[in-house]
Amino acid sequence: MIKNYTRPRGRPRNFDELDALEKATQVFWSKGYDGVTIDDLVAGMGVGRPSLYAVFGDKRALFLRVLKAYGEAKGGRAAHALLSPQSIRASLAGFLRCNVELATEEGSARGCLLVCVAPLVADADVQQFLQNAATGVVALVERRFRDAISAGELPSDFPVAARASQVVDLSRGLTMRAQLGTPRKTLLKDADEAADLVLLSTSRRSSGTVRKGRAVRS
Amino acid sequence: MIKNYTRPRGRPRNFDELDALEKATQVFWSKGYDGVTIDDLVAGMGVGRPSLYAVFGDKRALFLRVLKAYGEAKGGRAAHALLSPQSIRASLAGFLRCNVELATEEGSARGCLLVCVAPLVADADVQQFLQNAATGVVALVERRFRDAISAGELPSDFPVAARASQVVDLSRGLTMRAQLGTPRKTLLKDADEAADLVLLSTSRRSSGTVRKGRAVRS
DNA sequence: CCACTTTTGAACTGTACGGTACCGTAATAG
DNA sequence: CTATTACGGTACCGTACAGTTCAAAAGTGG
Repeated sequence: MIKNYTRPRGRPRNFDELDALEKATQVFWSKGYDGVTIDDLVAGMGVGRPSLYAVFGDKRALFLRVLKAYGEAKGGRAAHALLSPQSIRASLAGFLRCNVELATEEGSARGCLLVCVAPLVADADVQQFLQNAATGVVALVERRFRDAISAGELPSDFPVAARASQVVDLSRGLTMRAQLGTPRKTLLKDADEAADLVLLSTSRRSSGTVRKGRAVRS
Repeated sequence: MIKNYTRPRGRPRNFDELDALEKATQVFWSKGYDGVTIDDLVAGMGVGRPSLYAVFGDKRALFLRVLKAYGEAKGGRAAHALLSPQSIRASLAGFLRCNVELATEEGSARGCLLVCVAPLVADADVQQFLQNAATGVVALVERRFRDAISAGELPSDFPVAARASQVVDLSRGLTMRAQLGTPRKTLLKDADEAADLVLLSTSRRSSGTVRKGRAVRS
């Protein structure tokens, strides 16, 4: 037997649905949402127009599927980088570097679909998805910080919530610079520096303190 | 006397050019670039269609004018907040809070034209403008840091360049969250915390296992 | 009041787009 | 081999859009 599964009747598709979805991602990613026409998608996905409508629905529905798949992929990589068993410094740097790498991939559009493209889509479902994704990422980073506190890597008074959202803000900034063309090498260095920054001690400030013990209080 | 200047011949315009430009800003800001039609602009600006083409050229030219005007306005506010004579902490917080306020203005679209809309415009001139604007802002923050070093507010080994780009990254993150609907109050608090963060001393770390500089063995 | 200049509003034109119907084709079931 | 089912490519339709044309309106100079 060639097949155990009852293969569906009729002529089989000659395109892979997930592959087409990935190609659609590239199209949206490089041209934005409003800038994309159905013909762009047809050309980029290698799927006939009627098939596109039959399988994926209209542009909005397709974009939502793309967004969901992309979000899961990126979220998975981010979670993997963040939660793998290593020091908090390495986890954070890995998380940020992972974002940079995704945003500066060769052969792919620069930036990030979730950061650079989706926020402009005037659609309630898209907005909701983005909000959920954002809170999810922040929660993930917070959790990593708490683990680090439990492990004694961070002081117990480490400002978990504030630093978590700062990490995500910095990540967004890195991604946007990637979109504007900042080279990967620079961004990777900046990712490391960002990881250093958010792990700085809260007990001392540069401001108001001067070397050699001379203090200038503000 | 109604006029000292020789009023130009012909039928006078019944719209103010700068006012129309500002209204155009709102239109682009709220709908994105590709999402905007000429009819949207005609309706939003209160200018007849032929007048729009005659005075501003096509959509691309209009957008470039809008971008330039917006950039100067925002850059001016940012520079004012940053360079007014106060402590480095207050300057930074003012700069970030200024961005937040601009991004959460009532009656205006959320976010920022330069951060949320313009990066998606596939136009070489727009991209160039954005790059110049970005490097300009970073340079401004760097300059403020150097002034603070001269004033003894910061140690002489303060990593000026790194922190400057981090400030801008954090600012972008705040702006993007504004676009997604995070309330102004939250963002203002986060702006203050961001200012605190970038002024933390580089000499000590929170991490108990990690010492100054690089790396824990990984 | 008349010639001249410039802007305005409405109507017009060609094109590009979204979405669908049609028909030939590829594969399976009996 | 025939019937059935589903896909793929083309052509099609109605709409929305960008950009222009044209006459009327609103001013100035004489």
